[in-house]
Amino acid sequence: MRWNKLEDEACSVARTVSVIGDRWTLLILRDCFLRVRRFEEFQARLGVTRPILASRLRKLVKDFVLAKVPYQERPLRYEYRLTQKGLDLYPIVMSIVHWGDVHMAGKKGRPLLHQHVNCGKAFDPVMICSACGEPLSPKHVHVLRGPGATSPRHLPPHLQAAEAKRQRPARSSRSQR
Amino acid sequence: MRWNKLEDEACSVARTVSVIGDRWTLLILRDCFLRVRRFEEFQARLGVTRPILASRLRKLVKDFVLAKVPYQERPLRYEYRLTQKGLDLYPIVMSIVHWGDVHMAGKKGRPLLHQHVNCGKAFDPVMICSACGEPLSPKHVHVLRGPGATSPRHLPPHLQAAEAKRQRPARSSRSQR
DNA sequence: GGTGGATGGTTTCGTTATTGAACCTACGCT
DNA sequence: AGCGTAGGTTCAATAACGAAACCATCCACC
Repeated sequence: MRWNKLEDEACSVARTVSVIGDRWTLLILRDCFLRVRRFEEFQARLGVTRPILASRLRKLVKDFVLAKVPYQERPLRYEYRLTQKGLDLYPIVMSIVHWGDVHMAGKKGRPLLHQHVNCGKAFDPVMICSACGEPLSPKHVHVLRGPGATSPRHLPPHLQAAEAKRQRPARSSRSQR
Repeated sequence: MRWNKLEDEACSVARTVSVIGDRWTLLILRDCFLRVRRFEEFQARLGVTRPILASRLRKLVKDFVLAKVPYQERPLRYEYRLTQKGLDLYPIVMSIVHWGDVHMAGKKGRPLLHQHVNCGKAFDPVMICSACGEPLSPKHVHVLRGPGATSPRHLPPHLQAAEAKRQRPARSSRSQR
């Protein structure tokens, strides 16, 4: 399956991955949140080749994650800034950082620490339920069919039997494709 | 830069990306959290080619994200199950799903809904500060040098000047490597 | 005792994507 | 005129991927 097919899948992971599911893109975004904005700076920090960097930045701009805004004229120069859509990627980047801190840190400890300006303390990110505020664990989450579900192929296995029934309440219909 | 160099970087994002920073790996993990466990099932659901699937599963096992456990003998067959290290990826997967739900959902809405078993309600994941419990926003987080920091190249730009001073408090020392 | 099915892969070969190095453009400075 | 800076593009060589076929075990049946 090709990259461009991914974004058409009825799956939020697949659609997100079609935008950021590339190692260089993730590293570019890390640097964006560290306030890196210019082509040369990305290139020096990441060690990525220039053609790849150019193509990834182009794609992120096309997907409205970054915006090219001029920071000088004559010669006209642009910098890359996170849009709101891009800023909303913060939980993804933070949870990636945190997993790396916990599971991949060397014996010297984590490379960076995060301090919450509001409370002044060093912290870890914690993911909670928006309804009750409890921390989330995979065992305590049920997955249900949403309004945007289409092909049963993307439903979780435990929902596929139910879906099969939905498709043929009267079995004469040709709607099962 | 090659894949295998990535995990040596003093950056938690780079190290995490060296494990999961591949589009197929992320989709495999999505399915793992939906309780998919067998080769054929991954292959049918993902539409990935068999060699790629085999190589990604092998790598996830090597990195202790998945474990191969036998579910029958004669013929001996294994299934792939998330380890604790793998289960800890849940916040990453959930934040990816949520970003897709918010920014990439079609006009029909999100494909899947999540229900929190503890409280019974449909919910969104929210990332908060472990110290004060407030939701996190990139603007309210300061990044500080951690004990595992090494090359200044990976420090955020605003820390590099400070780092340069650290390296030569008395400029006769040879400690600037 | 040969045939077929299920599961979990590997081989092979042609097409893309990535890498590394060099090159290009527009401007400003001296 | 010549050099430096910023932000790219072009090109040839190499690596990764995709599609299809093939292989290995075991079982069940005829």
